[in-house]
Amino acid sequence: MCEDTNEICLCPLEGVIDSISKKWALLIINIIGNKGRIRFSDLMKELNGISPKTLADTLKNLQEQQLIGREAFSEIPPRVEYYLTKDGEGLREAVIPILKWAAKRDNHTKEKCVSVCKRTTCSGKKRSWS
Amino acid sequence: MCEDTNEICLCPLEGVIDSISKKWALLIINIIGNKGRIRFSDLMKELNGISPKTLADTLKNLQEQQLIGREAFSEIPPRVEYYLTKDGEGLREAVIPILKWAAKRDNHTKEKCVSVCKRTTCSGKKRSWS
DNA sequence: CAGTATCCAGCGCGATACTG
DNA sequence: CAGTATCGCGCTGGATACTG
Repeated sequence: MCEDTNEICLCPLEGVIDSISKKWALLIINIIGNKGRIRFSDLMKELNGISPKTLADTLKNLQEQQLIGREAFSEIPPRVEYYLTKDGEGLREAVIPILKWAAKRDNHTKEKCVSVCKRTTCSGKKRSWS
Repeated sequence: MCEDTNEICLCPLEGVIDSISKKWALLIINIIGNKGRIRFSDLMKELNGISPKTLADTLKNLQEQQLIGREAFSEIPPRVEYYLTKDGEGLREAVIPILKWAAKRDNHTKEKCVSVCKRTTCSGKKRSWS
């Protein structure tokens, strides 16, 4: 980290903030990370309440930043799959400490998390951070 | 983390995003952390380009979230000092991995960081993340 | 010095309808 | 299915001037 000081420079962050500050970006990164590969419509379902425009915009953004990849299959009906790039995986991991911090701070109880998760990311049999 | 799954739930993040997504919030957290205690006008100088309104708004926000504290001295001219709370310190630490990730990703060279930092956070003798 | 008061521009984001 | 096209609102944050 720092050699002769305990100061931390946040200048790298100036660039990243734009990525992580978007309302859905981190959620999307994480969902894709959880699923490995996922289609547009499935993302829509997981992200309760997102509009197609917003999702499309965000995905495009994340692609430009090389955080996710896109593979389209020439079928009818069309199929497209999204996945994390190496960088995307890295981001996902780097976010975990903030998650832990936030969870701890909220006194995030199992109940709370479950109820929240039910309507968003973690519905179904598999849950985490409970 | 997760017990029987490698999935990561981001639901705690839904609440935190509001904090970390503000353009200046993280920078402010970090500067205060670096300095220990700092005054309004000095923050203005460190945060190159921020307007007094924006700074005041952000500080108020961070106080409400208990991330920073404020101490006012009844002097003339008035003096006010800001400092990190325990929670603020925690956030600062939790952000470091993202920093590392971002720095690495940018191929953040010593030169780059120095030049960027000169006009913002890390001016002067002490630098970090170079 | 440490803010407040105004005013205003830009963009993120949602809702809805439509298309290859 | 996987988006695009439109429209519009609210909030963030910048510029500037003023105050206890």
